[in-house]
Amino acid sequence: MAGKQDFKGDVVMESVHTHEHSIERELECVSQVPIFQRLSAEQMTSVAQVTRPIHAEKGGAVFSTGEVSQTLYIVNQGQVRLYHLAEDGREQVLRVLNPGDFVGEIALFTDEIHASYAEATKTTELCTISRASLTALIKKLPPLSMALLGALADRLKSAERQATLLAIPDALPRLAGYLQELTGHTTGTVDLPMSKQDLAAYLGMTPESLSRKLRQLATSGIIETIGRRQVKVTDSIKLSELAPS
Amino acid sequence: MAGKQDFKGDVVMESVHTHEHSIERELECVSQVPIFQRLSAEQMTSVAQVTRPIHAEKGGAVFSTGEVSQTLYIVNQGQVRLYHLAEDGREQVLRVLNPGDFVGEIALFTDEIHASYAEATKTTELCTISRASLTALIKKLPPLSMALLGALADRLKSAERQATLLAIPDALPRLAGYLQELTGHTTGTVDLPMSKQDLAAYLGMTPESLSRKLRQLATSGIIETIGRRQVKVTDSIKLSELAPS
DNA sequence: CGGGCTGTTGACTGACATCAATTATCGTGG
DNA sequence: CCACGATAATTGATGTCAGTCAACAGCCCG
Repeated sequence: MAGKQDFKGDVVMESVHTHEHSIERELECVSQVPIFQRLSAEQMTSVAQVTRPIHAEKGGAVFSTGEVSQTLYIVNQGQVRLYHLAEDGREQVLRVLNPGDFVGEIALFTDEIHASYAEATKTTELCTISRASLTALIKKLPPLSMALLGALADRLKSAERQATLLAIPDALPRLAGYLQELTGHTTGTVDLPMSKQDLAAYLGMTPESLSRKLRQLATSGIIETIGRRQVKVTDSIKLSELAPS
Repeated sequence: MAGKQDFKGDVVMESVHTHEHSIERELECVSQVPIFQRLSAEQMTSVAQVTRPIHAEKGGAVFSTGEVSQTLYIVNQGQVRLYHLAEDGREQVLRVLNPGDFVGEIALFTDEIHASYAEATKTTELCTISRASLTALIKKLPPLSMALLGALADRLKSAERQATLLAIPDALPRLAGYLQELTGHTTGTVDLPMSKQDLAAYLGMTPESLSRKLRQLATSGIIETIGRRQVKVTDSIKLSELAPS
């Protein structure tokens, strides 16, 4: 966890600077992001004008706990890991941001301090939009607010799903439920979105338990673990029997 | 869990009916709801015109699993309990809706089937808005989309907080964290939003464990339990020492 | 090729679930 | 308004699953 990314310096120049050539990079960023996908070319341009791209190297911090943020961060390329630091030093992974995912939406509506760290797990490109700019955009572009609402609703759904999973006291159905969701209830190979120790924390168990439970599923002929970051579900029926509801 | 509320029959008449007198009840409903609070009188009226009030008696169902919904439900008075039914018959409480809270936002953006039951825990008044009406409203009223986004962001925040709590393996800090949040980090008496057995499920433990942990907190002089549904926090400092981060 | 980090495996322990029985509380009807 | 019954909540005894500590193996990196 290196020192936090020093991109603040540039922010001073703000969005007064609207020459065409300087917009190029921003436009690329905007056009990649699902939230903006439905917008017309000119609408995208107006989004791009208030967008600011930032870059984070692997292991670099995008932001840290305690920072007040009025900024929406959207991942363009790479991956960002959001986590808490418990007082015992353990890291609780909240979420992993892949391209198209975003964070900071809460800060956009209620002044609040980041309660988590955001760290790039690989070289990452992000777009940022300030609160003021976003509220202005929403007023101008109704389709944008629909897209944002849809994205938030999706996030909410998955957060509630995670909470439901975590409420299960036994580790095996908890893991089964997670895998089920990950594979979309069918057989096939999927990449794990994070390392196994992070996944263990995410699922509310220790790395040791996760390892044992994965082994248990493997010896039952339900899954196969391929390499370090892939799992192949071979028997989705048995998996769903282990999973809740 | 009685038979589901039969309000579908009336829905046929839709929002073509716009006589002033029929709007009265709808307006009362709309004006109570925080999401609409910031709107002007005339904006509220246009909301009220697409709103449909429904009523549920204590124990009555607002909706059930499997129903396809394109409707947003907003609680005006009373209380609604959202829960899953696990295959072992136990009820997992997802959330409790108090006046101003709403549910159904996911269905508004992605066609989807209710995965939960909604049951009134007391005599309850709700407003409903159909998907079509809401999308139309959002286009017309930017402040509404801001309010909705804000409300969704709040919900998201609390869902993520619940997930973080549930990831804690030990029952005591989990309970402490919950109580802390419930009381707003100060001392004082609070009503539990649900029965203790529901609360136990919500916190991912058994009723027995919850009872024991509450007793432990009580004998440590941190809380007092009053009656069946109230807890008084007497030492918020000790409580926060037990709670995480 | 070597070092460190990630992941695995094993033995042990403790906390929570489970099962069973008792007590408290609330709502209801007499 | 009180007594009763039903349900909720508590308490106790016991078993078990998962956490802890420790050592080892495997992969990726330099």
